[in-house]
Formats: sequence, C-alpha cells, structure tokens
Amino acid sequence: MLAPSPARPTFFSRVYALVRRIPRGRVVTYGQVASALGAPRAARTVGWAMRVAPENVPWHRVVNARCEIALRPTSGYHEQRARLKAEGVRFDRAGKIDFGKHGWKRI
DNA sequence: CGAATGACCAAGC
DNA sequence: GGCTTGGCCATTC
Repeated sequence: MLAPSPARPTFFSRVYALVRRIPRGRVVTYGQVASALGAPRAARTVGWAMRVAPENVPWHRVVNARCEIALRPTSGYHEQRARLKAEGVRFDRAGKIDFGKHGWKRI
C-alpha cells in the first residue's frame, strides 16, 4: 500500500521527510535543512514548507540560524515555544536556544 | 510564462 | 546588540 504520494516529489515533500527524522528535543535550522537537501540557499522555501506543514511533521523543531523561533510573538510563536519546552529544550533570556546542546548535528 | 510571496541568511551601518 | 538591504529559491496565482 503505497500511500498516496504526490504525483511527483516536490521540494516540500523532501523537507517534510527530513524534518520527521529530527529527534525529540533537538532542533535544526532552516539553512541546515535546505543544505541537507542540496539547496543551501533555499532556506526561505523551507520556511514556507513549515508554514503549510501537515500535522505529522514536527515543524516546531526548526528554528532560524540564530537559534531563535522564526515567528514573531504570535500565537504560532507561543505554540512552538511551548512544544519545545515540553521536549526539554531551554531558552535563554533572549529567547535563544543553545545549539551546542539541543542542535541536531547528525542531519 | 511573468509576477508575487515568504516561519531565511549574510553583510553592512 | 539592533535595524536595513539585497540576494535566493520553490511554489502559487
């Protein structure tokens, strides 16, 4: 049973496949994801993919290059922060994450 | 096909 | 440390 896969694999599909592999309590950057997919300059596209990500994708484990939640303090921002906290991710005073501690380097 | 969109990034002031 | 500018790129209209 081949699951209903997209007619042809889009960049988004690959992004989701990769993001699903992010371990719990770990985070990666948009640039990392793009780079891992062979498009080191498509970070913006990855961000867009996250915005329309299905529920089975841990989109909250993707942050910007500064290890901060990309969204501005909106509802989505609070949700992402809450999810990460629930996984044991800590934020410093500026709302940044210690990449050396929570970063997923084995991407 | 051309123009617009955006949860980015690096560089410069 | 914070704000602005230009470049990038896949998807959408």
